[in-house]
Amino acid sequence: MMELTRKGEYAIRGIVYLAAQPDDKVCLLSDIAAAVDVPATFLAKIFQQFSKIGLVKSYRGTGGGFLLGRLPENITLLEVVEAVEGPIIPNRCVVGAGECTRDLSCTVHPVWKRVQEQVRNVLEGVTLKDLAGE
Amino acid sequence: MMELTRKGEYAIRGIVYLAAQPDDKVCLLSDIAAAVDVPATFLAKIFQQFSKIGLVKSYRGTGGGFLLGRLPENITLLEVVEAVEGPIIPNRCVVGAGECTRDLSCTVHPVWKRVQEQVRNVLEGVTLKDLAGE
DNA sequence: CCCTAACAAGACATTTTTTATCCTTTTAGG
DNA sequence: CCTAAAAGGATAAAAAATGTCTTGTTAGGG
Ligand code: SF4
Ligand code: SF4
Repeated sequence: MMELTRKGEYAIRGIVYLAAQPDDKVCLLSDIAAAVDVPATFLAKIFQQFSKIGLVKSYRGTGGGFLLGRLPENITLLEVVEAVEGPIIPNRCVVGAGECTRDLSCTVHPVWKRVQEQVRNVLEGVTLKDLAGE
Repeated sequence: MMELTRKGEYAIRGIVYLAAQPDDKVCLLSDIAAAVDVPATFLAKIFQQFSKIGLVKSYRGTGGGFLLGRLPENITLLEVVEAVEGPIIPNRCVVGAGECTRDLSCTVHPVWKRVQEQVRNVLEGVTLKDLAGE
Protein backbone atom coordinates (compact mmCIF):
# COMPACT_ATOMS: atom_id res chain seq x y z
CA MET A 1 0.00 0.00 0.00
CA MET A 2 0.92 3.70 -0.08
CA GLU A 3 2.68 3.34 -3.36
CA LEU A 4 3.78 6.29 -5.39
CA THR A 5 2.49 6.06 -8.95
CA ARG A 6 4.66 6.18 -12.02
CA LYS A 7 3.49 9.68 -12.53
CA GLY A 8 4.85 10.71 -9.17
CA GLU A 9 8.12 8.92 -9.71
CA TYR A 10 8.53 10.49 -13.14
CA ALA A 11 7.65 13.90 -11.78
CA ILE A 12 10.37 13.69 -9.19
CA ARG A 13 12.97 12.44 -11.61
CA GLY A 14 12.13 15.19 -14.04
CA ILE A 15 12.21 18.07 -11.64
CA VAL A 16 15.29 16.80 -9.81
CA TYR A 17 17.08 16.68 -13.13
CA LEU A 18 16.04 20.24 -13.72
CA ALA A 19 17.30 21.23 -10.29
CA ALA A 20 20.66 19.68 -11.06
CA GLN A 21 21.15 21.83 -14.15
CA PRO A 22 22.85 25.22 -14.08
CA ASP A 23 20.48 27.84 -12.75
CA ASP A 24 19.65 29.58 -15.99
CA LYS A 25 19.75 26.66 -18.38
CA VAL A 26 16.50 26.27 -20.29
CA CYS A 27 15.88 22.57 -20.80
CA LEU A 28 13.93 20.95 -23.58
CA LEU A 29 11.27 18.54 -22.51
CA SER A 30 12.62 16.00 -24.95
CA ASP A 31 16.05 16.23 -23.37
CA ILE A 32 14.74 15.86 -19.85
CA ALA A 33 12.60 12.93 -20.83
CA ALA A 34 15.52 11.17 -22.45
CA ALA A 35 17.82 11.88 -19.53
CA VAL A 36 15.49 10.54 -16.86
CA ASP A 37 14.04 7.79 -19.01
CA VAL A 38 10.40 8.79 -19.07
CA PRO A 39 7.99 8.88 -22.02
CA ALA A 40 8.16 12.44 -23.33
CA THR A 41 4.41 12.79 -23.83
CA PHE A 42 3.75 11.70 -20.29
CA LEU A 43 6.37 13.98 -18.84
CA ALA A 44 4.82 16.81 -20.82
CA LYS A 45 1.57 16.42 -18.90
CA ILE A 46 3.44 16.38 -15.63
CA PHE A 47 5.39 19.51 -16.40
CA GLN A 48 2.20 21.24 -17.44
CA GLN A 49 0.93 20.65 -13.94
CA PHE A 50 4.16 21.96 -12.48
CA SER A 51 3.95 24.98 -14.70
CA LYS A 52 0.42 25.86 -13.66
CA ILE A 53 1.37 26.17 -10.03
CA GLY A 54 4.69 27.82 -10.73
CA LEU A 55 7.00 24.99 -9.71
CA VAL A 56 8.61 25.36 -13.10
CA LYS A 57 8.59 28.15 -15.63
CA SER A 58 8.02 27.33 -19.27
CA TYR A 59 8.78 29.16 -22.49
CA ARG A 60 7.30 28.30 -25.82
CA GLY A 61 8.64 28.52 -29.30
CA THR A 62 12.18 28.39 -30.56
CA GLY A 63 14.66 28.45 -27.73
CA GLY A 64 11.92 27.58 -25.31
CA GLY A 65 11.84 24.92 -22.65
CA PHE A 66 11.65 24.61 -18.90
CA LEU A 67 13.49 25.84 -15.87
CA LEU A 68 12.79 25.78 -12.15
CA GLY A 69 10.25 28.24 -10.91
CA ARG A 70 12.09 28.84 -7.65
CA LEU A 71 15.46 28.14 -6.13
CA PRO A 72 16.00 24.41 -5.56
CA GLU A 73 16.42 24.96 -1.84
CA ASN A 74 12.96 26.49 -1.72
CA ILE A 75 11.10 23.62 -3.31
CA THR A 76 10.30 20.67 -1.07
CA LEU A 77 9.69 17.14 -2.15
CA LEU A 78 6.30 17.41 -0.53
CA GLU A 79 5.28 20.15 -2.92
CA VAL A 80 6.46 18.17 -5.89
CA VAL A 81 4.63 15.05 -4.85
CA GLU A 82 1.42 16.83 -3.93
CA ALA A 83 1.49 18.75 -7.19
CA VAL A 84 1.01 15.60 -9.20
CA GLU A 85 -0.42 13.09 -6.77
CA GLY A 86 -2.67 15.33 -4.76
CA PRO A 87 -2.56 15.69 -1.01
CA ILE A 88 -1.12 13.01 1.26
CA ILE A 89 -4.19 11.15 2.39
CA PRO A 90 -3.69 7.85 4.18
CA ASN A 91 -7.43 7.53 4.63
CA ARG A 92 -10.26 9.69 3.40
CA CYS A 93 -11.32 10.64 6.90
CA VAL A 94 -8.25 12.84 7.28
CA VAL A 95 -9.53 15.14 4.55
CA GLY A 96 -12.02 16.84 6.81
CA ALA A 97 -15.02 16.40 9.02
CA GLY A 98 -17.95 14.55 7.55
CA GLU A 99 -15.97 12.42 5.11
CA CYS A 100 -16.74 9.47 7.30
CA THR A 101 -19.77 9.38 9.52
CA ARG A 102 -17.82 7.46 12.09
CA ASP A 103 -15.00 9.91 12.50
CA LEU A 104 -16.17 11.49 15.73
CA SER A 105 -15.78 8.48 17.93
CA CYS A 106 -13.41 6.50 15.75
CA THR A 107 -10.28 5.30 17.49
CA VAL A 108 -8.44 4.69 14.23
CA HIS A 109 -8.95 8.16 12.88
CA PRO A 110 -6.16 9.77 14.96
CA VAL A 111 -3.74 7.12 13.78
CA TRP A 112 -4.21 8.15 10.16
CA LYS A 113 -3.74 11.72 11.18
CA ARG A 114 -0.40 10.78 12.68
CA VAL A 115 0.62 8.84 9.60
CA GLN A 116 -0.24 11.79 7.44
CA GLU A 117 1.76 14.11 9.63
CA GLN A 118 4.81 11.87 9.69
CA VAL A 119 4.89 11.41 5.95
CA ARG A 120 4.41 15.09 5.34
CA ASN A 121 7.22 15.88 7.74
CA VAL A 122 9.66 13.61 6.00
CA LEU A 123 8.82 14.93 2.55
CA GLU A 124 8.78 18.51 3.67
CA GLY A 125 12.23 18.16 5.12
CA VAL A 126 13.78 17.39 1.77
CA THR A 127 14.40 20.05 -0.87
CA LEU A 128 15.34 19.79 -4.50
CA LYS A 129 18.74 21.11 -3.58
CA ASP A 130 19.25 18.13 -1.30
CA LEU A 131 18.16 15.81 -4.05
CA ALA A 132 20.14 17.40 -6.85
CA GLY A 133 23.33 16.88 -4.88
CA GLU A 134 26.31 19.12 -5.48
CA MET B 1 -1.58 9.64 -2.64
CA MET B 2 -0.90 6.88 -0.12
CA GLU B 3 -4.57 6.15 0.25
CA LEU B 4 -5.80 3.12 2.07
CA THR B 5 -8.21 1.15 -0.11
CA ARG B 6 -11.72 0.23 0.88
CA LYS B 7 -10.50 -3.25 1.49
CA GLY B 8 -8.03 -1.99 4.05
CA GLU B 9 -10.56 0.23 5.73
CA TYR B 10 -13.09 -2.58 5.88
CA ALA B 11 -10.49 -4.97 7.21
CA ILE B 12 -9.67 -2.67 10.07
CA ARG B 13 -13.28 -1.99 10.93
CA GLY B 14 -14.03 -5.68 10.94
CA ILE B 15 -11.18 -6.83 13.09
CA VAL B 16 -11.50 -3.92 15.50
CA TYR B 17 -15.11 -4.86 16.00
CA LEU B 18 -14.01 -8.38 16.74
CA ALA B 19 -11.43 -7.11 19.20
CA ALA B 20 -14.12 -5.17 21.00
CA GLN B 21 -16.23 -8.26 21.62
CA PRO B 22 -15.92 -10.42 24.73
CA ASP B 23 -12.88 -12.67 24.42
CA ASP B 24 -14.65 -15.91 23.70
CA LYS B 25 -17.57 -14.67 21.66
CA VAL B 26 -17.77 -16.33 18.28
CA CYS B 27 -19.08 -13.78 15.81
CA LEU B 28 -20.98 -14.42 12.65
CA LEU B 29 -19.62 -12.81 9.54
CA SER B 30 -23.05 -11.47 8.74
CA ASP B 31 -23.27 -9.79 12.13
CA ILE B 32 -19.86 -8.21 11.81
CA ALA B 33 -20.61 -6.98 8.32
CA ALA B 34 -23.85 -5.42 9.43
CA ALA B 35 -22.27 -3.83 12.48
CA VAL B 36 -19.39 -2.20 10.64
CA ASP B 37 -21.36 -1.48 7.50
CA VAL B 38 -19.43 -3.48 4.95
CA PRO B 39 -20.72 -5.75 2.18
CA ALA B 40 -20.75 -9.22 3.69
CA THR B 41 -19.33 -10.96 0.64
CA PHE B 42 -16.43 -8.58 0.54
CA LEU B 43 -15.74 -8.88 4.22
CA ALA B 44 -15.77 -12.64 3.80
CA LYS B 45 -12.80 -12.41 1.46
CA ILE B 46 -10.96 -10.20 3.88
CA PHE B 47 -11.53 -12.49 6.83
CA GLN B 48 -10.39 -15.42 4.76
CA GLN B 49 -7.06 -13.66 4.39
CA PHE B 50 -6.94 -12.99 8.10
CA SER B 51 -7.74 -16.59 8.81
CA LYS B 52 -4.96 -17.95 6.62
CA ILE B 53 -2.28 -16.10 8.56
CA GLY B 54 -3.88 -16.71 11.91
CA LEU B 55 -4.99 -13.19 12.71
CA VAL B 56 -8.43 -14.61 13.28
CA LYS B 57 -9.65 -18.12 13.94
CA SER B 58 -12.66 -19.41 12.06
CA TYR B 59 -15.11 -22.19 12.73
CA ARG B 60 -17.47 -23.63 10.17
CA GLY B 61 -20.88 -25.10 10.46
CA THR B 62 -23.64 -24.43 12.92
CA GLY B 63 -22.42 -22.31 15.80
CA GLY B 64 -19.40 -21.32 13.76
CA GLY B 65 -18.00 -17.88 13.13
CA PHE B 66 -14.89 -15.85 13.85
CA LEU B 67 -12.84 -14.80 16.79
CA LEU B 68 -9.45 -13.18 17.22
CA GLY B 69 -6.46 -15.40 16.68
CA ARG B 70 -4.44 -13.70 19.38
CA LEU B 71 -4.97 -11.31 22.24
CA PRO B 72 -5.90 -7.83 20.99
CA GLU B 73 -2.85 -6.33 22.66
CA ASN B 74 -0.65 -8.63 20.59
CA ILE B 75 -2.03 -7.64 17.18
CA THR B 76 -0.73 -4.41 15.72
CA LEU B 77 -2.45 -2.26 13.17
CA LEU B 78 0.56 -2.77 10.93
CA GLU B 79 -0.11 -6.49 10.80
CA VAL B 80 -3.73 -5.95 9.96
CA VAL B 81 -3.00 -3.49 7.20
CA GLU B 82 -0.19 -5.50 5.68
CA ALA B 83 -2.32 -8.63 5.79
CA VAL B 84 -4.74 -7.21 3.28
CA GLU B 85 -2.85 -4.45 1.54
CA GLY B 86 0.56 -6.00 1.33
CA PRO B 87 3.74 -4.43 2.63
CA ILE B 88 4.09 -0.69 3.13
CA ILE B 89 5.86 0.42 -0.01
CA PRO B 90 6.04 4.13 -0.71
CA ASN B 91 8.05 3.42 -3.86
CA ARG B 92 9.03 0.19 -5.49
CA CYS B 93 12.71 0.78 -4.92
CA VAL B 94 12.30 0.14 -1.20
CA VAL B 95 11.37 -3.46 -1.89
CA GLY B 96 14.91 -4.54 -2.45
CA ALA B 97 18.01 -4.03 -4.56
CA GLY B 98 17.57 -4.20 -8.30
CA GLU B 99 13.97 -3.02 -8.38
CA CYS B 100 15.20 0.22 -9.86
CA THR B 101 18.40 0.41 -11.80
CA ARG B 102 19.00 3.87 -10.40
CA ASP B 103 18.82 2.95 -6.75
CA LEU B 104 22.55 2.90 -6.06
CA SER B 105 23.24 6.54 -6.62
CA CYS B 106 19.68 7.83 -6.24
CA THR B 107 19.29 10.63 -3.75
CA VAL B 108 15.55 10.12 -3.43
CA HIS B 109 15.78 6.47 -2.52
CA PRO B 110 16.73 7.05 1.15
CA VAL B 111 13.79 9.39 1.53
CA TRP B 112 11.34 6.65 0.65
CA LYS B 113 13.11 4.39 3.08
CA ARG B 114 12.49 6.94 5.78
CA VAL B 115 8.86 7.34 4.83
CA GLN B 116 8.40 3.60 4.97
CA GLU B 117 10.02 3.43 8.36
CA GLN B 118 7.95 6.25 9.82
CA VAL B 119 4.68 4.82 8.62
CA ARG B 120 5.54 1.38 9.87
CA ASN B 121 6.50 2.80 13.23
CA VAL B 122 3.19 4.56 13.66
CA LEU B 123 1.15 1.54 12.66
CA GLU B 124 3.25 -0.84 14.69
CA GLY B 125 2.72 1.26 17.78
CA VAL B 126 -1.02 0.74 17.77
CA THR B 127 -2.65 -2.50 18.86
CA LEU B 128 -6.17 -3.76 18.49
CA LYS B 129 -6.56 -3.30 22.21
CA ASP B 130 -5.85 0.38 21.81
CA LEU B 131 -8.36 0.59 19.00
CA ALA B 132 -11.10 -1.42 20.64
CA GLY B 133 -11.13 0.95 23.59
CA GLU B 134 -12.34 -0.22 26.96
C1' DC C 1 -27.82 -40.37 7.55
C1' DC C 2 -29.54 -36.14 6.14
C1' DC C 3 -30.39 -31.26 6.64
C1' DT C 4 -28.96 -26.95 7.60
C1' DA C 5 -25.62 -23.49 9.13
C1' DA C 6 -21.57 -21.35 8.31
C1' DC C 7 -17.01 -20.39 6.28
C1' DA C 8 -13.65 -21.38 1.98
C1' DA C 9 -12.41 -20.95 -2.62
C1' DG C 10 -12.53 -19.64 -7.21
C1' DA C 11 -14.61 -17.52 -11.21
C1' DC C 12 -16.72 -13.59 -12.99
C1' DA C 13 -18.32 -8.68 -13.69
C1' DT C 14 -18.18 -3.68 -13.10
C1' DT C 15 -16.06 0.53 -12.22
C1' DT C 16 -12.22 3.44 -11.44
C1' DT C 17 -7.47 4.60 -11.84
C1' DT C 18 -3.26 4.44 -14.08
C1' DT C 19 -0.51 4.98 -17.94
C1' DA C 20 -0.01 6.45 -21.57
C1' DT C 21 -0.59 8.36 -26.96
C1' DC C 22 -2.25 11.48 -30.52
C1' DC C 23 -3.94 15.57 -32.53
C1' DT C 24 -4.80 20.32 -32.59
C1' DT C 25 -3.82 24.90 -30.75
C1' DT C 26 -1.07 28.57 -29.00
C1' DT C 27 3.18 31.14 -28.51
C1' DA C 28 7.55 32.81 -29.89
C1' DG C 29 11.97 33.48 -32.86
C1' DG C 30 14.16 34.16 -36.97
C1' DC D 1 5.55 33.06 -42.87
C1' DC D 2 7.98 28.93 -41.19
C1' DT D 3 9.62 26.29 -37.66
C1' DA D 4 10.34 25.18 -32.78
C1' DA D 5 8.36 24.25 -28.68
C1' DA D 6 4.96 23.91 -24.99
C1' DA D 7 -0.42 23.68 -23.87
C1' DG D 8 -4.63 21.47 -24.02
C1' DG D 9 -7.99 18.04 -25.02
C1' DA D 10 -9.62 13.58 -26.61
C1' DT D 11 -8.95 8.92 -26.61
C1' DA D 12 -7.47 4.23 -25.49
C1' DA D 13 -5.32 0.19 -23.38
C1' DA D 14 -4.00 -1.97 -19.15
C1' DA D 15 -4.24 -2.61 -14.40
C1' DA D 16 -6.33 -2.33 -9.92
C1' DA D 17 -10.21 -1.85 -6.95
C1' DT D 18 -14.67 -3.35 -5.62
C1' DG D 19 -17.85 -6.40 -5.49
C1' DT D 20 -20.95 -10.61 -6.68
C1' DC D 21 -22.01 -15.48 -7.60
C1' DT D 22 -21.60 -20.28 -7.53
C1' DT D 23 -19.86 -24.24 -5.71
C1' DG D 24 -17.29 -26.78 -2.25
C1' DT D 25 -16.19 -27.99 2.58
C1' DT D 26 -16.93 -28.63 7.47
C1' DA D 27 -19.64 -29.23 11.46
C1' DG D 28 -23.79 -29.84 14.50
C1' DG D 29 -28.21 -31.78 15.47
C1' DG D 30 -32.14 -34.52 14.85
S1 SF4 E 1 -10.58 5.34 10.30
FE1 SF4 E 1 -12.52 5.72 11.38
S2 SF4 E 1 -13.09 7.84 10.82
FE2 SF4 E 1 -11.51 7.14 9.35
S3 SF4 E 1 -12.67 6.28 7.60
FE3 SF4 E 1 -12.22 4.56 8.98
S4 SF4 E 1 -14.04 4.44 10.32
FE4 SF4 E 1 -14.09 6.46 9.34
S1 SF4 F 1 13.49 6.98 -5.94
FE1 SF4 F 1 15.43 6.59 -7.07
S2 SF4 F 1 15.87 4.42 -6.65
FE2 SF4 F 1 13.72 4.78 -6.10
S3 SF4 F 1 12.53 4.23 -7.95
FE3 SF4 F 1 12.92 6.45 -8.05
S4 SF4 F 1 14.84 6.62 -9.24
FE4 SF4 F 1 14.68 4.50 -8.58
